[in-house]
Amino acid sequence: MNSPPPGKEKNLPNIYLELAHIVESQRHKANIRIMRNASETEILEKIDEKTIMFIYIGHYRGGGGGLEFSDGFVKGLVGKGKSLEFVFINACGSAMDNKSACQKIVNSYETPNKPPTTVGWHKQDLKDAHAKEVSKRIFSKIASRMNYEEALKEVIKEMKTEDGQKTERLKPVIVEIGKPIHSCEGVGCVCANYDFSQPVGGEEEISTSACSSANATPSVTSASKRESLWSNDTQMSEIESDESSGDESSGDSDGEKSTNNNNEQEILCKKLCEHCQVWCGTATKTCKECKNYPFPSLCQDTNGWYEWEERHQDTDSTQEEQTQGPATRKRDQTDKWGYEVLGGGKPPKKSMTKTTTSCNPKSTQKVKSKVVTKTRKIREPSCGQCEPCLKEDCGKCKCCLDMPKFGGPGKRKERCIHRKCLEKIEHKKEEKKDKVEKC
DNA sequence: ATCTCCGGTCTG
DNA sequence: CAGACCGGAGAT
Ligand SMILES: [Zn+2]
Ligand SMILES: [Zn+2]
Repeated sequence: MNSPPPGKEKNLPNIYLELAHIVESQRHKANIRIMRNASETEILEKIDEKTIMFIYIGHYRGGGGGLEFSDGFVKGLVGKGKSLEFVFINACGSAMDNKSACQKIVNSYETPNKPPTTVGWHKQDLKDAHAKEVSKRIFSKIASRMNYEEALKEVIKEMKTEDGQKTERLKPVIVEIGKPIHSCEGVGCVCANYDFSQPVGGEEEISTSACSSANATPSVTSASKRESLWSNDTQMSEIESDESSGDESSGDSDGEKSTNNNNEQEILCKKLCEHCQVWCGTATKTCKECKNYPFPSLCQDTNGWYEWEERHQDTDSTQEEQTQGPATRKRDQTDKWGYEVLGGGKPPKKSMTKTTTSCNPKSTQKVKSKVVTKTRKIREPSCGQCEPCLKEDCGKCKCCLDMPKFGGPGKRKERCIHRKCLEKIEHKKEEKKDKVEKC
């Protein structure tokens, strides 16, 4: 409750940085609404057919005002958010299994409707700093005009792979790949459920190297675990003023952007919350005049809602912009990437279809008729660290003997029974217990 | 492309 | 339910 008054903070808390990236990513596309510590009901009130993106940042279930992602909420989100293209539930365990938020959302789409690109986390004890880093990378790629899928895959690719299993668990989980589009109109809804009352610069803070340290604050930053996880150089936590790829042909005239391409694109937007009026500067840089970051620290009056709208001026004004419309602005009205209900089209990866009529998978004839789509459980890789995981194939057990490398027919396709991961077994047990408990 | 092996489904 | 089977995800 004792947050510094708006206008006082020099240090941008991480959560704001993350939000800043989100906003930046949509500069030419959606308008952004940011909600803070909202309940499911409050969020639903803000979701409508113009909502193309839903981002949740914070806890998932339990503690600290985390969202529950109750069935009702999910149903509402899917029902009201008819135009959703991208959903990112940036919360621990949000994409762990079929009961997790992401899967629930994806599974709530009935067949003719295609779920949005949906991403979350398998890992349950995710470090905030890591989640933010990933988020920032994703959105900065989106800002550089990648579509959602590309951005996600690109970020995942950037994570080192050498460390095998370990890194695997730190990757965001793409639960669904939706349409490869990026509308230029719509509203992105962002809900951050966080303890915003922490001192600025607090949180566990990613160690943002040099920057920001201006007026310090304790900000102890757990610098210890520096070992970067990212294959390409440093963490990017602080915002690069523009994208590495840089493209952004100079011709891209923006409203009133200053010509100096260096450091000078501040003041793109002045309007924000009409009550607190603190928004100024770009989303990622302090305002030249007041030295604030664009996100005000609090707004009691609007229940935490900030809106940034009317940014693209397609509606009127002399149109010059469609000359070389950016690649992202196509919306394919033929809608032809969608998958058929079992006809020619290929169903999207990650989802399997299941006939409701007699199940006879062996039979060649495809059963026409209604199908239910359902996401497959996310593959949980073995931990690679427990004792069995570290063993070699014994060469004697049923599974080993089945393996081609031991001269077997390869029918079982299973791991050596002496190498079954203990951690996974544990998880499985828990899952089972859960299920029993549930009913 | 090939290889490993997860996790869903079927069978007994 | 356990075990066999196997599509196919994910790593390489
Ligand atoms: Zn074995
Ligand atoms: Zn293991």
